Amino acid sequence: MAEPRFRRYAPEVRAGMLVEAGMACLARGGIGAFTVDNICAEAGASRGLIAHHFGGKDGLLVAVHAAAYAPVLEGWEGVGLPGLVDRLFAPAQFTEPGPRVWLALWGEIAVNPVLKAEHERHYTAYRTKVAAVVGDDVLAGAVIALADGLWLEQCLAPDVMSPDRAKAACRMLLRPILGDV
Amino acid sequence: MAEPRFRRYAPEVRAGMLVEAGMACLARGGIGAFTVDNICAEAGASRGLIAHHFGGKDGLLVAVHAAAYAPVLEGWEGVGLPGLVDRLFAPAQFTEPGPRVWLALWGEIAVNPVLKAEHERHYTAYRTKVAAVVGDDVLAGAVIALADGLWLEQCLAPDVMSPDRAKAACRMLLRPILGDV
DNA sequence: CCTCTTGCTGAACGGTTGTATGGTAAGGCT
DNA sequence: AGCCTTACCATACAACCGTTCAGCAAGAGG
Repeated sequence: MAEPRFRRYAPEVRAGMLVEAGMACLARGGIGAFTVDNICAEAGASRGLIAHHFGGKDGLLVAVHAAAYAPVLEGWEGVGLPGLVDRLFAPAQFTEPGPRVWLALWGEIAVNPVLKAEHERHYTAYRTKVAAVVGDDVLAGAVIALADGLWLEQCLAPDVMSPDRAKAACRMLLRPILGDV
Repeated sequence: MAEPRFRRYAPEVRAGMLVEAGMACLARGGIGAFTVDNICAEAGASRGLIAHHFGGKDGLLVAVHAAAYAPVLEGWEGVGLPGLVDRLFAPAQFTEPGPRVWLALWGEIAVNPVLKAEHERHYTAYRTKVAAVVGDDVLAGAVIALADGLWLEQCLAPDVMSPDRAKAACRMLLRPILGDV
């Protein structure tokens, strides 16, 4: 047989493939589509692999959460007040499937203790980065809340809220306090 | 037997009991806990009742969504700019289990077509009410986004964001545009 | 070409899911 | 008190869930 039945990958490569497949399922069908069957079919692997690499489905979910947070935390070097809004709504996190994945994750974070602890850790780091730009911690919380809420509206009613309108709305509220951002 | 094995209720009464039980399950364990078994146990009824009254689990979910929206849409008579923030963060919608239920619902709305259509209908009505107060539709979208984002933070990191801090953050951003609200 | 490590498969398992359905009894009405 | 409507129960069912595990085979090293 010239064609091998399956390929072997380095563990971290295969783990990455499973994480990506998990995000795709999450974006397509929410947490209800985040099943071992779906994910392994999406990744083109057999059902045992998730347990093998992540110990179980919950382990993969934590890894997916971390992967979803990565683009949110990256690329803050050199960002000042001008450029803040562009950074908040950077394509990497504001275009699909990013927001869809977050929508599904939020519903689980509130309910899954492990995920919740992991989230608070990342969120604090995120908030620190934003606070460094706007100069105030409470204001940073408000800015993040505004951005998240605009993500939300875009997901739930895309006809009403586009990325451009979201940026405009964000600037409308922030300009009186922060100037041109 | 003096004690009857079960009680009979008027259909709309029993439907209300099931909706309430569904919201409790949603708040406690997210969409993963929204199962026929859980809900009927919570309501003290047998497993067949949901199909009997709502045609199926999806029917109940739509009813729960409508019930969750009710307190958001009520009580806007006579609300002007002063009082807007108090109305946005009224206890009926900002204290548990309200936000927890919404967190779970948001993840499904994006994915369930029936729920999505229903949501857009209610959301438009909500936005209209807010726009009537703030006088501008785009601004209304931004205000709702801000309020939703603050709900979110309070659910995900309650230690960091309390109802009072949420109100303060909201006023901080709105005062320069709307005055004292 | 052989060997050895190990990434991976795939079937089997017990438990849970939502729905369908035939039978039961609650409680209003006469 | 008896009847009759119908709200309700409780089981059965097939589909699907996540985990386990014994063994296969891919492919690097020799």
